[in-house]
Amino acid sequence: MKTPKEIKTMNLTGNTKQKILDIAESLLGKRGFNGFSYKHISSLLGIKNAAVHYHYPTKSDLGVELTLRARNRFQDWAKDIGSQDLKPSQRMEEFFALYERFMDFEDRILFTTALEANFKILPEEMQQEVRMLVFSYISWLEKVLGDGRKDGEFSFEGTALEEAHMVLAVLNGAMHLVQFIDRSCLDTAVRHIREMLKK
Amino acid sequence: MKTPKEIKTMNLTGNTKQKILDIAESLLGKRGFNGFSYKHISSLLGIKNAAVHYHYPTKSDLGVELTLRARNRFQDWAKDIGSQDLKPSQRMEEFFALYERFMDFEDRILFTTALEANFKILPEEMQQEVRMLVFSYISWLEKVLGDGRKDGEFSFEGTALEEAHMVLAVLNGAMHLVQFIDRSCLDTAVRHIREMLKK
DNA sequence: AGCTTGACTTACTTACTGATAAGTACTATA
DNA sequence: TATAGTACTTATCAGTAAGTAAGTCAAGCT
Repeated sequence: MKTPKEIKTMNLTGNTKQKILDIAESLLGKRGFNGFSYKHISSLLGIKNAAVHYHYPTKSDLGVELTLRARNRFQDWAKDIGSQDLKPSQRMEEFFALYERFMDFEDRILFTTALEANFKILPEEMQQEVRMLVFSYISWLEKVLGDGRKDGEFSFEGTALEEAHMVLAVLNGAMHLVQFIDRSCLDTAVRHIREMLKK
Repeated sequence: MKTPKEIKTMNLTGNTKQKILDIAESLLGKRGFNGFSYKHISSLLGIKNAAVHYHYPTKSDLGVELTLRARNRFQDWAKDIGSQDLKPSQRMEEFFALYERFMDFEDRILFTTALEANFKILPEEMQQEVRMLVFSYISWLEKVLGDGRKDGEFSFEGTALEEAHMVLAVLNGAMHLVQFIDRSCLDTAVRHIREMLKK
Protein backbone atom coordinates (compact mmCIF):
# COMPACT_ATOMS: atom_id res chain seq x y z
CA MET A 1 0.00 0.00 0.00
CA LYS A 2 1.13 3.48 -0.79
CA THR A 3 1.05 5.97 2.01
CA PRO A 4 0.43 9.62 1.15
CA LYS A 5 4.10 10.13 1.96
CA GLU A 6 5.22 7.75 -0.76
CA ILE A 7 2.88 9.25 -3.32
CA LYS A 8 4.31 12.68 -2.68
CA THR A 9 7.83 11.51 -3.43
CA MET A 10 7.04 9.62 -6.59
CA ASN A 11 8.55 12.17 -8.95
CA LEU A 12 12.22 11.50 -8.31
CA THR A 13 13.41 12.92 -11.59
CA GLY A 14 12.20 16.45 -10.94
CA ASN A 15 11.63 17.11 -14.61
CA THR A 16 7.92 17.85 -14.50
CA LYS A 17 8.51 21.29 -15.95
CA GLN A 18 10.23 19.72 -18.94
CA LYS A 19 7.53 17.08 -19.32
CA ILE A 20 4.84 19.75 -19.32
CA LEU A 21 6.55 21.42 -22.26
CA ASP A 22 6.89 18.11 -24.11
CA ILE A 23 3.22 17.27 -23.69
CA ALA A 24 2.09 20.80 -24.46
CA GLU A 25 4.17 20.82 -27.62
CA SER A 26 2.67 17.58 -28.77
CA LEU A 27 -0.88 18.77 -28.02
CA LEU A 28 -0.22 22.07 -29.74
CA GLY A 29 0.93 20.26 -32.86
CA LYS A 30 -2.11 18.02 -32.85
CA ARG A 31 -4.86 20.41 -31.76
CA GLY A 32 -3.66 24.00 -32.02
CA PHE A 33 -3.07 26.42 -29.15
CA ASN A 34 -6.64 26.75 -27.99
CA GLY A 35 -7.33 23.09 -28.66
CA PHE A 36 -5.74 21.91 -25.43
CA SER A 37 -6.11 22.86 -21.78
CA TYR A 38 -4.17 22.59 -18.55
CA LYS A 39 -6.44 19.68 -17.74
CA HIS A 40 -5.19 17.78 -20.80
CA ILE A 41 -1.62 18.24 -19.69
CA SER A 42 -2.14 17.47 -16.02
CA SER A 43 -4.13 14.30 -16.58
CA LEU A 44 -1.56 13.00 -19.06
CA LEU A 45 1.14 13.64 -16.47
CA GLY A 46 -0.89 12.23 -13.60
CA ILE A 47 -0.76 15.46 -11.65
CA LYS A 48 -3.31 18.16 -10.88
CA ASN A 49 -4.37 21.15 -12.91
CA ALA A 50 -2.88 23.54 -10.36
CA ALA A 51 0.51 21.84 -10.56
CA VAL A 52 0.80 22.94 -14.17
CA HIS A 53 -0.09 26.47 -13.12
CA TYR A 54 2.66 26.24 -10.52
CA HIS A 55 5.25 25.81 -13.27
CA TYR A 56 3.62 28.04 -15.88
CA PRO A 57 1.25 30.49 -14.16
CA THR A 58 -0.62 31.43 -17.33
CA LYS A 59 -1.16 29.71 -20.63
CA SER A 60 0.62 32.59 -22.26
CA ASP A 61 3.70 31.84 -20.13
CA LEU A 62 3.54 28.25 -21.27
CA GLY A 63 3.15 29.27 -24.90
CA VAL A 64 6.03 31.71 -24.79
CA GLU A 65 8.31 29.16 -23.14
CA LEU A 66 7.28 26.57 -25.71
CA THR A 67 8.07 28.86 -28.62
CA LEU A 68 11.31 30.00 -27.09
CA ARG A 69 12.42 26.40 -26.66
CA ALA A 70 11.59 25.66 -30.29
CA ARG A 71 13.62 28.65 -31.40
CA ASN A 72 16.61 27.65 -29.26
CA ARG A 73 16.36 24.14 -30.62
CA PHE A 74 16.42 25.43 -34.17
CA GLN A 75 19.33 27.71 -33.43
CA ASP A 76 21.25 24.82 -31.88
CA TRP A 77 20.53 22.78 -34.96
CA ALA A 78 21.63 25.65 -37.22
CA LYS A 79 24.82 26.04 -35.22
CA ASP A 80 25.54 22.34 -35.52
CA ILE A 81 24.90 22.31 -39.26
CA GLY A 82 26.91 25.50 -39.61
CA SER A 83 29.91 23.93 -37.92
CA GLN A 84 30.03 21.18 -40.52
CA ASP A 85 31.74 21.69 -43.84
CA LEU A 86 28.72 21.38 -46.10
CA LYS A 87 27.72 22.85 -49.42
CA PRO A 88 24.53 24.94 -49.46
CA SER A 89 22.74 22.13 -51.28
CA GLN A 90 23.71 19.75 -48.50
CA ARG A 91 22.51 22.20 -45.88
CA MET A 92 19.18 22.37 -47.67
CA GLU A 93 18.96 18.59 -47.63
CA GLU A 94 19.46 18.73 -43.86
CA PHE A 95 16.62 21.21 -43.63
CA PHE A 96 14.35 18.90 -45.61
CA ALA A 97 15.38 16.04 -43.35
CA LEU A 98 14.16 18.08 -40.39
CA TYR A 99 10.66 18.07 -41.85
CA GLU A 100 10.83 14.49 -43.02
CA ARG A 101 12.06 13.08 -39.74
CA PHE A 102 9.38 14.99 -37.95
CA MET A 103 6.65 13.66 -40.20
CA ASP A 104 7.83 10.09 -39.72
CA PHE A 105 8.10 10.07 -35.95
CA GLU A 106 5.42 12.43 -34.77
CA ASP A 107 1.72 12.38 -35.36
CA ARG A 108 1.51 16.12 -35.54
CA ILE A 109 2.50 19.08 -37.62
CA LEU A 110 5.56 21.21 -37.04
CA PHE A 111 5.40 23.80 -34.36
CA THR A 112 5.50 26.82 -36.62
CA THR A 113 3.09 25.24 -39.05
CA ALA A 114 0.59 24.75 -36.25
CA LEU A 115 0.96 28.24 -34.85
CA GLU A 116 0.70 30.07 -38.14
CA ALA A 117 -2.94 29.21 -38.54
CA ASN A 118 -4.07 30.36 -35.12
CA PHE A 119 -1.69 33.27 -35.00
CA LYS A 120 -4.26 36.00 -34.48
CA ILE A 121 -5.73 34.52 -31.31
CA LEU A 122 -2.41 33.85 -29.63
CA PRO A 123 -1.52 35.99 -26.60
CA GLU A 124 0.37 39.11 -27.66
CA GLU A 125 3.70 38.11 -26.08
CA MET A 126 3.47 34.74 -27.74
CA GLN A 127 2.85 36.29 -31.16
CA GLN A 128 6.11 38.15 -30.76
CA GLU A 129 7.95 34.91 -29.98
CA VAL A 130 6.35 33.10 -32.90
CA ARG A 131 7.36 35.92 -35.22
CA MET A 132 10.94 35.56 -34.07
CA LEU A 133 10.79 31.81 -34.57
CA VAL A 134 9.51 32.18 -38.12
CA PHE A 135 12.10 34.85 -38.85
CA SER A 136 14.91 32.61 -37.66
CA TYR A 137 13.76 29.96 -40.15
CA ILE A 138 13.57 32.54 -42.92
CA SER A 139 16.93 34.10 -42.13
CA TRP A 140 18.63 30.74 -42.14
CA LEU A 141 17.08 29.86 -45.48
CA GLU A 142 17.89 33.26 -46.95
CA LYS A 143 21.55 32.83 -46.04
CA VAL A 144 21.87 29.30 -47.41
CA LEU A 145 20.00 30.13 -50.60
CA GLY A 146 22.06 33.26 -51.16
CA ASP A 147 25.31 31.36 -50.57
CA GLY A 148 24.16 28.66 -52.94
CA ARG A 149 23.53 31.15 -55.68
CA LYS A 150 26.90 32.81 -55.14
CA ASP A 151 28.58 29.40 -55.33
CA GLY A 152 26.73 28.66 -58.53
CA GLU A 153 24.92 25.70 -56.97
CA PHE A 154 21.50 27.29 -57.05
CA SER A 155 19.66 29.45 -59.51
CA PHE A 156 16.44 31.40 -58.98
CA GLU A 157 14.77 34.64 -59.93
CA GLY A 158 14.17 37.38 -57.39
CA THR A 159 15.90 37.85 -54.05
CA ALA A 160 17.15 35.14 -51.71
CA LEU A 161 14.61 36.40 -49.17
CA GLU A 162 11.73 35.87 -51.57
CA GLU A 163 13.05 32.42 -52.38
CA ALA A 164 13.26 31.65 -48.66
CA HIS A 165 9.61 32.64 -48.32
CA MET A 166 8.68 30.29 -51.12
CA VAL A 167 10.63 27.36 -49.71
CA LEU A 168 8.87 27.82 -46.38
CA ALA A 169 5.49 28.27 -48.07
CA VAL A 170 5.87 25.05 -50.05
CA LEU A 171 7.02 23.01 -47.06
CA ASN A 172 4.39 24.31 -44.68
CA GLY A 173 1.67 24.10 -47.30
CA ALA A 174 2.69 20.51 -47.99
CA MET A 175 2.66 19.69 -44.27
CA HIS A 176 -0.98 20.74 -44.17
CA LEU A 177 -1.83 18.78 -47.30
CA VAL A 178 -0.40 15.62 -45.79
CA GLN A 179 -3.46 15.54 -43.54
CA PHE A 180 -5.75 15.22 -46.54
CA ILE A 181 -3.63 13.23 -48.93
CA ASP A 182 -0.64 11.35 -47.58
CA ARG A 183 3.00 11.54 -46.66
CA SER A 184 4.00 11.66 -50.36
CA CYS A 185 3.00 15.34 -50.47
CA LEU A 186 6.06 16.19 -48.44
CA ASP A 187 8.30 14.18 -50.77
CA THR A 188 6.77 15.92 -53.76
CA ALA A 189 7.39 19.27 -52.07
CA VAL A 190 11.04 18.43 -51.44
CA ARG A 191 11.52 17.30 -55.05
CA HIS A 192 9.76 20.45 -56.16
CA ILE A 193 12.10 22.69 -54.17
CA ARG A 194 15.18 20.86 -55.46
CA GLU A 195 13.85 21.42 -58.97
CA MET A 196 13.12 25.09 -58.44
CA LEU A 197 16.67 25.74 -57.25
CA LYS A 198 18.30 23.99 -60.21
CA LYS A 199 20.41 25.86 -62.69
CA MET B 1 -40.69 54.30 -28.11
CA LYS B 2 -40.45 50.77 -29.32
CA THR B 3 -43.02 48.33 -28.02
CA PRO B 4 -42.02 44.68 -27.63
CA LYS B 5 -44.17 44.10 -30.70
CA GLU B 6 -42.05 46.34 -32.86
CA ILE B 7 -38.82 44.83 -31.62
CA LYS B 8 -40.00 41.38 -32.56
CA THR B 9 -40.70 42.43 -36.14
CA MET B 10 -37.46 44.26 -36.71
CA ASN B 11 -35.86 41.60 -38.88
CA LEU B 12 -37.90 42.13 -42.04
CA THR B 13 -35.40 40.51 -44.33
CA GLY B 14 -35.58 37.08 -42.77
CA ASN B 15 -32.01 36.30 -43.68
CA THR B 16 -30.65 35.65 -40.22
CA LYS B 17 -29.67 32.14 -41.21
CA GLN B 18 -27.55 33.56 -44.01
CA LYS B 19 -26.08 36.24 -41.77
CA ILE B 20 -25.07 33.62 -39.22
CA LEU B 21 -23.10 31.82 -41.89
CA ASP B 22 -21.46 35.06 -43.05
CA ILE B 23 -20.37 35.98 -39.54
CA ALA B 24 -19.30 32.44 -38.70
CA GLU B 25 -17.23 32.27 -41.86
CA SER B 26 -15.49 35.51 -41.03
CA LEU B 27 -14.82 34.40 -37.45
CA LEU B 28 -13.57 31.04 -38.62
CA GLY B 29 -11.13 32.70 -40.99
CA LYS B 30 -9.88 35.00 -38.25
CA ARG B 31 -9.84 32.72 -35.23
CA GLY B 32 -10.17 29.08 -36.30
CA PHE B 33 -13.10 26.77 -35.64
CA ASN B 34 -12.76 26.56 -31.89
CA GLY B 35 -11.78 30.18 -31.63
CA PHE B 36 -15.33 31.45 -31.88
CA SER B 37 -18.54 30.65 -30.01
CA TYR B 38 -22.28 30.98 -30.53
CA LYS B 39 -22.03 33.98 -28.25
CA HIS B 40 -19.69 35.73 -30.66
CA ILE B 41 -22.12 35.23 -33.50
CA SER B 42 -25.27 36.15 -31.59
CA SER B 43 -23.89 39.34 -30.08
CA LEU B 44 -22.59 40.50 -33.46
CA LEU B 45 -26.05 39.90 -34.90
CA GLY B 46 -27.84 41.46 -31.93
CA ILE B 47 -29.78 38.30 -31.19
CA LYS B 48 -29.58 35.71 -28.46
CA ASN B 49 -27.36 32.68 -28.21
CA ALA B 50 -30.33 30.33 -28.49
CA ALA B 51 -31.45 31.93 -31.74
CA VAL B 52 -28.28 30.73 -33.39
CA HIS B 53 -28.95 27.24 -32.04
CA TYR B 54 -32.43 27.49 -33.53
CA HIS B 55 -30.95 27.78 -37.02
CA TYR B 56 -27.97 25.48 -36.48
CA PRO B 57 -28.65 23.13 -33.56
CA THR B 58 -25.04 22.11 -33.05
CA LYS B 59 -21.76 23.74 -33.90
CA SER B 60 -21.01 20.78 -36.10
CA ASP B 61 -24.17 21.52 -38.11
CA LEU B 62 -22.98 25.07 -38.52
CA GLY B 63 -19.53 23.95 -39.57
CA VAL B 64 -20.84 21.46 -42.10
CA GLU B 65 -23.18 24.03 -43.62
CA LEU B 66 -20.38 26.54 -43.78
CA THR B 67 -18.06 24.15 -45.58
CA LEU B 68 -20.81 22.99 -47.93
CA ARG B 69 -21.55 26.58 -48.88
CA ALA B 70 -17.88 27.22 -49.60
CA ARG B 71 -17.75 24.16 -51.80
CA ASN B 72 -20.88 25.18 -53.71
CA ARG B 73 -19.48 28.64 -54.15
CA PHE B 74 -16.27 27.24 -55.59
CA GLN B 75 -18.17 24.92 -57.90
CA ASP B 76 -20.31 27.81 -59.13
CA TRP B 77 -17.15 29.76 -59.77
CA ALA B 78 -15.59 26.78 -61.59
CA LYS B 79 -18.72 26.40 -63.71
CA ASP B 80 -18.65 30.07 -64.61
CA ILE B 81 -14.96 29.97 -65.50
CA GLY B 82 -15.52 26.73 -67.38
CA SER B 83 -18.25 28.29 -69.51
CA GLN B 84 -15.85 30.95 -70.76
CA ASP B 85 -13.49 30.30 -73.62
CA LEU B 86 -10.21 30.59 -71.76
CA LYS B 87 -6.79 29.05 -72.13
CA PRO B 88 -5.52 27.03 -69.15
CA SER B 89 -3.08 29.83 -68.34
CA GLN B 90 -5.96 32.27 -68.20
CA ARG B 91 -7.94 29.93 -65.97
CA MET B 92 -4.96 29.78 -63.62
CA GLU B 93 -4.84 33.57 -63.53
CA GLU B 94 -8.49 33.54 -62.49
CA PHE B 95 -7.61 31.12 -59.71
CA PHE B 96 -4.85 33.42 -58.49
CA ALA B 97 -7.26 36.34 -58.64
CA LEU B 98 -9.52 34.41 -56.26
CA TYR B 99 -6.78 34.44 -53.63
CA GLU B 100 -5.71 37.99 -54.38
CA ARG B 101 -9.18 39.47 -54.25
CA PHE B 102 -9.77 37.68 -50.99
CA MET B 103 -6.59 38.99 -49.44
CA ASP B 104 -7.44 42.55 -50.46
CA PHE B 105 -10.98 42.68 -49.15
CA GLU B 106 -11.04 40.42 -46.15
CA ASP B 107 -8.99 40.54 -42.99
CA ARG B 108 -8.82 36.79 -42.75
CA ILE B 109 -7.36 33.72 -44.39
CA LEU B 110 -9.18 31.57 -46.90
CA PHE B 111 -11.64 29.07 -45.59
CA THR B 112 -9.70 25.97 -46.51
CA THR B 113 -6.46 27.51 -45.34
CA ALA B 114 -7.99 28.14 -41.92
CA LEU B 115 -9.53 24.70 -41.61
CA GLU B 116 -6.44 22.77 -42.63
CA ALA B 117 -4.59 23.69 -39.47
CA ASN B 118 -7.29 22.69 -37.02
CA PHE B 119 -8.41 19.73 -39.07
CA LYS B 120 -7.93 17.06 -36.41
CA ILE B 121 -10.20 18.69 -33.85
CA LEU B 122 -13.06 19.34 -36.24
CA PRO B 123 -16.25 17.29 -35.78
CA GLU B 124 -16.11 14.09 -37.82
CA GLU B 125 -18.86 15.08 -40.29
CA MET B 126 -17.17 18.39 -40.84
CA GLN B 127 -13.83 16.75 -41.58
CA GLN B 128 -15.54 14.84 -44.37
CA GLU B 129 -16.91 18.07 -45.85
CA VAL B 130 -13.56 19.80 -45.59
CA ARG B 131 -11.91 16.90 -47.37
CA MET B 132 -14.39 17.23 -50.21
CA LEU B 133 -13.79 20.96 -50.39
CA VAL B 134 -10.03 20.50 -50.63
CA PHE B 135 -10.47 17.75 -53.21
CA SER B 136 -12.63 19.97 -55.38
CA TYR B 137 -9.84 22.56 -55.41
CA ILE B 138 -7.28 19.89 -56.26
CA SER B 139 -9.39 18.29 -58.98
CA TRP B 140 -10.01 21.61 -60.64
CA LEU B 141 -6.29 22.42 -60.59
CA GLU B 142 -5.34 18.96 -61.81
CA LYS B 143 -7.63 19.32 -64.81
CA VAL B 144 -6.44 22.79 -65.77
CA LEU B 145 -2.78 21.91 -65.29
CA GLY B 146 -3.17 18.70 -67.31
CA ASP B 147 -4.96 20.54 -70.11
CA GLY B 148 -2.28 23.20 -70.10
CA ARG B 149 0.44 20.64 -70.52
CA LYS B 150 -1.44 18.91 -73.34
CA ASP B 151 -1.89 22.28 -75.08
CA GLY B 152 1.81 22.96 -74.70
CA GLU B 153 1.17 26.00 -72.51
CA PHE B 154 2.60 24.49 -69.34
CA SER B 155 5.53 22.30 -68.59
CA PHE B 156 6.28 20.45 -65.37
CA GLU B 157 7.78 17.21 -64.10
CA GLY B 158 5.64 14.55 -62.45
CA THR B 159 1.86 14.18 -62.67
CA ALA B 160 -0.72 16.93 -62.96
CA LEU B 161 -2.06 15.82 -59.60
CA GLU B 162 1.29 16.32 -57.91
CA GLU B 163 1.59 19.71 -59.57
CA ALA B 164 -1.87 20.60 -58.30
CA HIS B 165 -0.75 19.71 -54.78
CA MET B 166 2.25 21.98 -55.14
CA VAL B 167 0.23 24.92 -56.45
CA LEU B 168 -2.12 24.61 -53.49
CA ALA B 169 0.78 24.18 -51.06
CA VAL B 170 2.50 27.32 -52.31
CA LEU B 171 -0.66 29.44 -52.23
CA ASN B 172 -1.79 28.26 -48.81
CA GLY B 173 1.70 28.44 -47.40
CA ALA B 174 2.00 31.99 -48.72
CA MET B 175 -1.38 32.93 -47.22
CA HIS B 176 -0.03 31.98 -43.82
CA LEU B 177 3.21 33.84 -44.35
CA VAL B 178 1.32 37.02 -45.18
CA GLN B 179 0.49 37.23 -41.46
CA PHE B 180 4.16 37.50 -40.59
CA ILE B 181 5.53 39.37 -43.54
CA ASP B 182 3.14 41.23 -45.80
CA ARG B 183 0.83 41.00 -48.76
CA SER B 184 3.81 40.74 -51.15
CA CYS B 185 4.24 37.08 -50.17
CA LEU B 186 1.13 36.23 -52.13
CA ASP B 187 2.40 38.11 -55.18
CA THR B 188 5.71 36.30 -54.92
CA ALA B 189 3.85 32.99 -54.71
CA VAL B 190 1.83 33.77 -57.82
CA ARG B 191 4.96 34.77 -59.74
CA HIS B 192 6.62 31.62 -58.48
CA ILE B 193 3.82 29.41 -59.75
CA ARG B 194 3.80 31.12 -63.15
CA GLU B 195 7.54 30.47 -63.31
CA MET B 196 7.28 26.83 -62.33
CA LEU B 197 4.73 26.15 -65.05
CA LYS B 198 6.83 27.76 -67.79
CA LYS B 199 8.17 25.78 -70.67
C1' DA C 1 15.37 21.54 16.12
C1' DG C 2 13.49 25.04 13.57
C1' DC C 3 13.00 27.43 9.12
C1' DT C 4 12.83 27.83 4.31
C1' DT C 5 12.14 26.25 -0.26
C1' DG C 6 10.37 23.41 -4.02
C1' DA C 7 6.82 20.81 -5.72
C1' DC C 8 3.02 19.87 -5.41
C1' DT C 9 -2.60 18.98 -3.72
C1' DT C 10 -7.13 20.44 -2.23
C1' DA C 11 -10.55 23.16 -2.98
C1' DC C 12 -12.21 26.49 -4.75
C1' DT C 13 -13.73 31.00 -8.25
C1' DT C 14 -15.13 33.25 -12.37
C1' DA C 15 -16.14 33.11 -16.93
C1' DC C 16 -17.45 30.90 -20.85
C1' DT C 17 -18.77 26.76 -23.69
C1' DG C 18 -22.40 24.34 -26.40
C1' DA C 19 -26.89 23.05 -25.65
C1' DT C 20 -31.99 22.63 -24.25
C1' DA C 21 -36.82 23.46 -22.55
C1' DA C 22 -40.47 26.41 -22.35
C1' DG C 23 -42.63 30.34 -23.61
C1' DT C 24 -43.79 34.51 -26.83
C1' DA C 25 -44.91 37.17 -30.91
C1' DC C 26 -46.06 37.29 -35.40
C1' DT C 27 -47.40 35.09 -40.07
C1' DA C 28 -49.58 32.12 -43.14
C1' DT C 29 -53.00 29.03 -44.12
C1' DA C 30 -57.48 26.26 -43.77
C1' DT D 1 -61.38 32.40 -36.50
C1' DA D 2 -58.70 28.61 -35.03
C1' DT D 3 -54.35 26.47 -35.82
C1' DA D 4 -49.84 25.44 -37.32
C1' DG D 5 -45.43 27.03 -38.23
C1' DT D 6 -41.47 30.41 -38.03
C1' DA D 7 -38.34 32.94 -35.58
C1' DC D 8 -37.15 34.06 -32.02
C1' DT D 9 -36.48 35.17 -26.20
C1' DT D 10 -35.97 33.86 -21.40
C1' DA D 11 -33.99 31.07 -18.37
C1' DT D 12 -31.26 27.51 -17.36
C1' DC D 13 -28.05 23.56 -17.55
C1' DA D 14 -23.89 20.72 -17.21
C1' DG D 15 -19.32 20.87 -18.58
C1' DT D 16 -14.93 22.97 -19.13
C1' DA D 17 -11.78 26.89 -19.39
C1' DA D 18 -8.06 29.48 -16.98
C1' DG D 19 -6.65 30.86 -12.74
C1' DT D 20 -5.91 31.28 -7.44
C1' DA D 21 -5.47 30.83 -2.26
C1' DA D 22 -4.20 28.02 1.22
C1' DG D 23 -2.44 23.97 2.87
C1' DT D 24 0.83 19.71 2.78
C1' DC D 25 4.96 17.23 2.63
C1' DA D 26 9.87 16.08 2.03
C1' DA D 27 14.52 17.81 1.62
C1' DG D 28 18.07 20.97 2.59
C1' DC D 29 20.08 24.56 5.33
C1' DT D 30 21.42 26.85 9.71
